[in-house]
Amino acid sequence: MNADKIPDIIIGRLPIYLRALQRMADSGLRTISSQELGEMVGVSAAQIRKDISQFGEFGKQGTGYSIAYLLEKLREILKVDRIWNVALVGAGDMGHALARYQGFVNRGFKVVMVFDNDQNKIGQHIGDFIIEDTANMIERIKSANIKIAMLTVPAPAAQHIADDLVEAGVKAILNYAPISLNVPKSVKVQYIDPSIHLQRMTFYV
Amino acid sequence: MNADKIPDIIIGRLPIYLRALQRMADSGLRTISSQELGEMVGVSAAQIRKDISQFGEFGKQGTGYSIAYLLEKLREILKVDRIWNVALVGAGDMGHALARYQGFVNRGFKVVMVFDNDQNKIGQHIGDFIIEDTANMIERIKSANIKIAMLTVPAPAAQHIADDLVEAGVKAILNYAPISLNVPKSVKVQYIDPSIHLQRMTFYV
DNA sequence: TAGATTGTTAATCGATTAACAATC
DNA sequence: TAGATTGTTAATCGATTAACAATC
Repeated sequence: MNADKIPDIIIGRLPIYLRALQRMADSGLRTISSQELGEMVGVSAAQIRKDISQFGEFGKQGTGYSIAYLLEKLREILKVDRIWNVALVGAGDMGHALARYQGFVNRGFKVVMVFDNDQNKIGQHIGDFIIEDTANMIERIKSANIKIAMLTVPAPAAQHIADDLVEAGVKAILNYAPISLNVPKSVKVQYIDPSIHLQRMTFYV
Repeated sequence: MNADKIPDIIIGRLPIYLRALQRMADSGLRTISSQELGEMVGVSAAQIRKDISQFGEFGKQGTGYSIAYLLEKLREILKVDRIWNVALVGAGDMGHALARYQGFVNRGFKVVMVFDNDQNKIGQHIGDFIIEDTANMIERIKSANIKIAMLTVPAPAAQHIADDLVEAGVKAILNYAPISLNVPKSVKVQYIDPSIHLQRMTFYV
């Protein structure tokens, strides 16, 4: 498998498959066919098979896929067969929710530091952390060798913080600020903006 | 323009354009070319023009697009030239953050009711609201004629609540629960799951 | 063995890009 | 008028689907 050749749109579906398989494993199931998995996540069986076959032959004719084995392989492919330390920037309501979110650790992530530039917040507790000063952010992220950050600052501050994150060596940013970020091609950004998601649906309502 | 003929992928980009234009209008700009808008949001100029031209001729050769006019048209197309009332189900950390979020109202949305099934939470305040019992949810949503809901309940409860929302007449669900929902084709779902978004990036890190 | 389901190929379908006449 | 930029066409590129031999 060559990372450069795998279409981004396929990589985007793998976490969905992974999540569904994780739930099935939890409920005690052992094997699943492309047909069944497809129905569960709303994708055609042919596409499931094509996507998975990019990375190897993980299924068995007549039987389908071993859930445990496919889980293991997908975790390897997506590199979530480990725990990634994550820095959180912005200790507002959304930052608080993410700092306390229980859904990261069994999916491969762990928030390990939280930053804000508000002097009233710095030093306060948030989840298990103490809010740190963004003034020290670059240094702290560099020395902890953190590659992933979540951004929950107001829009006007987001680009500047993103620049700092890039300088600190961060390679993946989950951006909650309602603005498109400008980063080098080597840095990935994913966007979460509830208004954007809602506006994608009102057209059809 | 015929809604049935517009590809979903184009509709998905319009809110991004809208958000960028809104920022530009706020900063006092008057006109913009497809080239400039494209650079801002990371899309080719040809695609910007093609996307917009699905809905009419809104630009001027030699000049580009009037920002105010394009804003107006995009809001019309996406039906966010009004305020949509939104129901929020699940008063956990994420529900609190969304109930207090300031970024909805100038984007076309307003949270107007919040539900939870926890007897300790029901009756308590959250933002400007009092948390209501999910037992009354279907009736309340129906009589308020609400078409949009946000779901921030734990995964095991999500499908059941989604069924209730559909029964109440909701046509668009923004789902924060980490699970794929099964709903009729006439109902739209958008998914926000931070772990999924992070897992789309680790492959490349 | 018979039935089921994969992995893969070829065909179809859809989206993006390049290019340019029209025109502001 | 000269320069700039749209809207649109045709060409290219990429993704999805259908179908089936291979095989568990």
